[in-house]
Amino acid sequence: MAKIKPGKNASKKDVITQKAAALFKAKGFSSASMRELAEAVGVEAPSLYNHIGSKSELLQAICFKVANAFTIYLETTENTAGNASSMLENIIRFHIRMMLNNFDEVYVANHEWKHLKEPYLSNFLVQRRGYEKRLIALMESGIDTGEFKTGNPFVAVLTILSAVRGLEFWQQHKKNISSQVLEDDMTNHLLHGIIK
Amino acid sequence: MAKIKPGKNASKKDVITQKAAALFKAKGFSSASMRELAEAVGVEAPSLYNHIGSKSELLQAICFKVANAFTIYLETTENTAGNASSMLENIIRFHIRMMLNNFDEVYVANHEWKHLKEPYLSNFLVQRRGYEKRLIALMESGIDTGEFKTGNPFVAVLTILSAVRGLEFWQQHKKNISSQVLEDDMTNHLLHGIIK
DNA sequence: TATAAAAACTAATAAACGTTAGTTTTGCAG
DNA sequence: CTGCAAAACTAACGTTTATTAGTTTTTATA
Repeated sequence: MAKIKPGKNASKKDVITQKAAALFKAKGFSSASMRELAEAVGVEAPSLYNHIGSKSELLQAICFKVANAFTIYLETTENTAGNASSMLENIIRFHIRMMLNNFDEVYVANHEWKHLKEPYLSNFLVQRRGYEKRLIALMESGIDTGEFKTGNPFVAVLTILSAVRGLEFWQQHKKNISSQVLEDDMTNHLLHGIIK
Repeated sequence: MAKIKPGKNASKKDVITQKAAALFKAKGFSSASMRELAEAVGVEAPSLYNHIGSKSELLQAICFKVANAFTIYLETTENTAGNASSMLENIIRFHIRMMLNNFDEVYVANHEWKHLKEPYLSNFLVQRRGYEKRLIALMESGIDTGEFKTGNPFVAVLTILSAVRGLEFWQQHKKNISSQVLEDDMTNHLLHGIIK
């Protein structure tokens, strides 16, 4: 019978992982079955195990791919010159673009991480907590230099991260707003507020 | 054997629903089993069915209780005098307090609604979409009166709703920040921005 | 074209699931 | 104390699940 399409650059494992992200997003990790995933890939369920180790392994791959992308960008940003305002703006815009360009995987990392098994669950949470702490430090430095208003830096980080995460509700309105308008409006709202 | 504690004002069905909200939040609707719920209630699984109709029915009760609370508050706000700014602030603060005071149920309504069965799923989405539209109308009226900056009103609503939703990440930091500080800081950030 | 590895297939297993049936126990009204 | 309804129990059902075993087909190499 026909094999899974080898693709140009993507291995069969990559194809499966990508289809898994779409399926986990649509139905949730627990509700998504390997039989459904196999159907999406165009194969019988047991054939998947020629390429992957387990269902959990797929979730791990998705979650850490996303987490690592954010961590690497933050490290890069920290190592480049610039004031806190521009760094924060860059990070906000990166979050927005990640959300728009890697929607399935980011959604799954945001919503289904709790189904990770140990020790991956703990590792994921540690990495996430570290990311938050570095963002909080950035907020604090901006407050110290007088760029940002005083206030609890944790609340500010929470507000920004959560607002960007909410872009997942936006996909059904894609036709009405361009990505650029969305990115600009949301960044502006978070940095400068809505009231004149 | 001992019956479920009748409670003062809560029926046994209410007790089960409340425990279900906590369990669905912790493990997700699909991963949570009726046997686990029964254990949390202090009973064997089949005994639950003397009080409830099905697992799905529990999710329906939780989701629509939350949706109705938000809808009713919005209607009340719309029917009271006030400019768009104060109305928006009231709504933001109500969202924040709902998140803090009814965390389990709000979390479940936000995360597990996709496991509702028809026709409840469609009804829930229609109600949610209607709520969004009324908030967008409020934003537009504020832009018209010059209270709010120009910009896409949908993006503004999205930003605000999502930021407030993110309070679910806050519970692990409860000790460090008071509810009032959190509510004030977040409301202020969303209305006036973070940059001086 | 022959051969070996890769990857598909069918069949099956053990576990967990929501739920039903049937029975026993509990708690209250008379 | 008796009797009845409410609510607990045990046992079991039919499904669905992820995964393994064993076999056949496909693909690539030589």
